[in-house]
Amino acid sequence: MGILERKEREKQEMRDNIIAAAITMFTEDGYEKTSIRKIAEKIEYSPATIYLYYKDKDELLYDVQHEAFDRMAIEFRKQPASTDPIKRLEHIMENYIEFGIKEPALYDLMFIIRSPMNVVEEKHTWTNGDDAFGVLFQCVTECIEQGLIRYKDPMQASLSIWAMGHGLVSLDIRCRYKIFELTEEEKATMIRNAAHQFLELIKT
Amino acid sequence: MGILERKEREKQEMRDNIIAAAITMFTEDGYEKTSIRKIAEKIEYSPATIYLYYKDKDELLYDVQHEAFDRMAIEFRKQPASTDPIKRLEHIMENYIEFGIKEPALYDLMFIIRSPMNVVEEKHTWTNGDDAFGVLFQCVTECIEQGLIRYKDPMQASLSIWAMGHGLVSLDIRCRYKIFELTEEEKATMIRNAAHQFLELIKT
DNA sequence: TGCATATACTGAACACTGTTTAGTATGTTT
DNA sequence: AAACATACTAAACAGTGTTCAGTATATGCA
Repeated sequence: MGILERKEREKQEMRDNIIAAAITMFTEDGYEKTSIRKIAEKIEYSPATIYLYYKDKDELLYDVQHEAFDRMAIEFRKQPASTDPIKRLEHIMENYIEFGIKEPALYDLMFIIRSPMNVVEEKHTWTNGDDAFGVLFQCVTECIEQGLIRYKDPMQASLSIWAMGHGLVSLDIRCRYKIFELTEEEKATMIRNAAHQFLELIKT
Repeated sequence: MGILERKEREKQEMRDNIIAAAITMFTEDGYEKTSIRKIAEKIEYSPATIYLYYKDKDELLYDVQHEAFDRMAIEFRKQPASTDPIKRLEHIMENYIEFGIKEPALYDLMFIIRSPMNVVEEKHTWTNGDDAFGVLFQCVTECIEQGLIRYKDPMQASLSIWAMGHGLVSLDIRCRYKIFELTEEEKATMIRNAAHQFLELIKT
């Protein structure tokens, strides 16, 4: 029955085709400004075809987010994992911040944009980004066990660390630092320093 | 020349009329889902009329943001200002978090939504929220002067405190805590605790 | 092989969106 | 009363997400 498998494969190829076009255009022009019609034009199909593979634009966003998380994971793996949990925590923070600064459009899609709730409701759980938080949580847990940071509750600590990273990056992406007149590079340095300083302060 | 003043007053009344309708509908249905046509219908004018008072939807958003900042300021003033800067800092953080939890739609408009850049470029500076940050900065400066917190640079400290507050609130508003299955109240408590704990950790 | 059926795709439409423009009343000035 | 300015709107333009009837091709069966 290789014919069914081929069809399934072709279906997935088409989906990948759509995702590839979508993620490029989403990152270049943003989610709102990228229309289904433009995506369709790029992959040289009619707009209606996309609706044979995705029931709406939100469901497509969900898959694009998944792809974005994969790309972030690739970026993260470039740094070798240390055995020292505090070093690992520093790497996680640095990587996260660096990803946000280098890929603001992807970061936006993953963490700032209104999440595709209807899809999430359907799939019941929102796995996108679950793993990433799991890695942080694991690392923080080890830090606490070894008494390396001043937090006691690993959940509160992980959450706070994530919130600090996200706060610094997302305020920049959404241009809330406009008040201080800084160049892009100065802003990036400021963010990196603030993140680094935060980790210094929570160390025992 | 009272007639010109009356016209100017009427013009402002119309603007206020539009802002009032817009802020209600933005907070109820969100910015994207609120169309100029619907706002026009609510104030019982034609859609084109709105364009006599605002050159585009972004310019309207800018004024609505201003109104939202005013409402936040009112909320903040309910708490009496303490002479102890550390107490004041705690109040600022609590108020900020509380505002985000109680008025997520307003918070979204002010801090998460893509800011109306074209308008900002025109007015050259983005005054919305400038005062608010100024208050925080002043307070943090006093804390540092009196050696009450472990930060040295008031700018870095203010920024970090703001980022922590914003990170905690905005991740919640954009449903990124979906991974942990918590009730709204449990999430709110978690956020409040994390913010409080952060301030404890930066105290000397 | 020929025919019925399932699959993949599309053109055209629907109901919306932000925005512009030409035209019409109304109010003000001379 | 005539000339002008102001306030407003109907209608249109170009775009959006989405649906649906119809077509053309590929598949399964006789």
